[in-house]
Amino acid sequence: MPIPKLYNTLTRSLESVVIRNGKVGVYCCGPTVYDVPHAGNARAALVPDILVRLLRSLGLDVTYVRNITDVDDKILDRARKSGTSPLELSGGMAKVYQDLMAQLGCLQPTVEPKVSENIAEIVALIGQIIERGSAYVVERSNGTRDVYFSVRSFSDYGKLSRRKIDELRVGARIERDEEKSDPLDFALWKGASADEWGWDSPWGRGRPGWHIECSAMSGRYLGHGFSVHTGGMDLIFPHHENEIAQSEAAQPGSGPLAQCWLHNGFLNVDKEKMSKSLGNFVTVPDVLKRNDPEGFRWFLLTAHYRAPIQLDTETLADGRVTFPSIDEAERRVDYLYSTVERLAELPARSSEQVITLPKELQPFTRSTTDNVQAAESSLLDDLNTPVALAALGELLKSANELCDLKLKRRKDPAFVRAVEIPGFTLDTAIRQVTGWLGLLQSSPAEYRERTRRNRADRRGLSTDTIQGMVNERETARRERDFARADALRDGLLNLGVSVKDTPSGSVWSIGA
RNA sequence: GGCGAGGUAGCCAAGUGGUCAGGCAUCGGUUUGCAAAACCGCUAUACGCCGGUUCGAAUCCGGUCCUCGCCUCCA
Repeated sequence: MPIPKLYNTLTRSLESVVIRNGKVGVYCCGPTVYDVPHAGNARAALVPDILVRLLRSLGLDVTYVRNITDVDDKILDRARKSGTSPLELSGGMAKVYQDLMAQLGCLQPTVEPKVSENIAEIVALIGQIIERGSAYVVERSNGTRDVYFSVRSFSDYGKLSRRKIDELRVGARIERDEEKSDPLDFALWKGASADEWGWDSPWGRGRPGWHIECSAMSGRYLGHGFSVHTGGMDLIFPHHENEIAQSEAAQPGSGPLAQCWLHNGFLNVDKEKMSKSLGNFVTVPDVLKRNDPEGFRWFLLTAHYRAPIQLDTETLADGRVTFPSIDEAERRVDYLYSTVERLAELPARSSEQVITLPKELQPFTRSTTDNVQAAESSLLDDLNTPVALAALGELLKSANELCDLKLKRRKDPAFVRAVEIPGFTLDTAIRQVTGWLGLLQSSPAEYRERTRRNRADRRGLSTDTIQGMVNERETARRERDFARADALRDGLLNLGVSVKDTPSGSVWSIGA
């Protein structure tokens, strides 16, 4: 069985995924749910999704954990401002996140743990770290107690981000906190007074610190030393560095927290990192207002996961913002669905038939196999989705070529029947590759309905009106009144609607 | 200052020590009532800059310029 190779941030090299008894654990650092997810959150969810699909297609038993951080100071602040309770806010945002990721075709994780439901595990882990001498309790002036992790007690600190403890003190802005014994130490537990949001613990009421939840939840659901831990590049330091310190300090001698650390690059908007202050912040709902979710997915797959991906925006005359590169990706998804639909029109395969393929059809089998292999080996090689998409493109081209060939030779019944053989092979191949990529998750009819409706809405058109004009044009064509038919078509084209005349009638579509 | 990513044809984007990435756009063709879609073909002497290694480098080495990110919450 081929084993996927991934770039491990910890060793800065390509390594085979570590499998234990046919099992693989994948932990994805999910979002802190204080707001709707942004475009970058989508990318971070998509990367492990591709990995999990690939691993499962190899027959491996994958436990996929994607956490929801629903306890955090940002959530508390937002809740205060909007007059709701923190868990009400984060619960709602978590649902939004889950719904949007599902729309983007991301697999449902095996487990989607929340911090608020893992407080006992977090408290137990903190206790273990204290016992090992790597954390200490500090009493604050208001009577509450914090627990801090002692960075200097963990000799491997900095191994993931390649930072040296002593260099961290220079230049960096480390908040002075008189209660910590070392400015580098970070909170495992933050004390809270009786009227504040919190849970009881051996150190009094409080809330978990930022990093401890991932250590507790990955430990609970995957155990120590699981296969792959994923997240955005910006989590390398301090989040993942601290996770490693906590988990490994809690269980000295039990090896690394995770075998492989996989980090995805940023999604930049107009060449810069998204940030609210720059005003280039793009949320997933912003994208889906304008593009089909599968188009967005295709777009995210056009760049290698570790490379930054550029999301360019264009502001229309009416002030609306569009994403030209996602539009382009969406046109490729149109092509995917229209090709699959065409392929379905080929003669149905009858299994008992044994036909010697005509010479013209022979190359199809070979190139189909080659392209499936190209797609698979590129994904096995550090999830190279752009190359896999190129291979998929070749398959789609072959499928159209085959359909064109059948059309050209339609008077030759033996040939038409023979077409079913490569047609079936191609259909299977396309489904296999799109399965790895999480594309083609609807039927062509569903996709057409969905995009027609959404694109019509976006342009302020009604599908009934369009259908009416198309019908009118068909009547004109039947009467061979081409001047009128063309005028109607031009009118539709001005609305952004293109009409395709086929033997079975006119089909219309709205451009992405 | 420390750590890191990247600079590839008009644009997006892979890859690699020695005939092809791929997509978009453009142009020509097949097809069509004309189109659209689809397919075929053409196109750019592509690899930031300067040196070096080599029979041969965009690919390896040295230097250099530029862009971006992390080091503080961030996917």
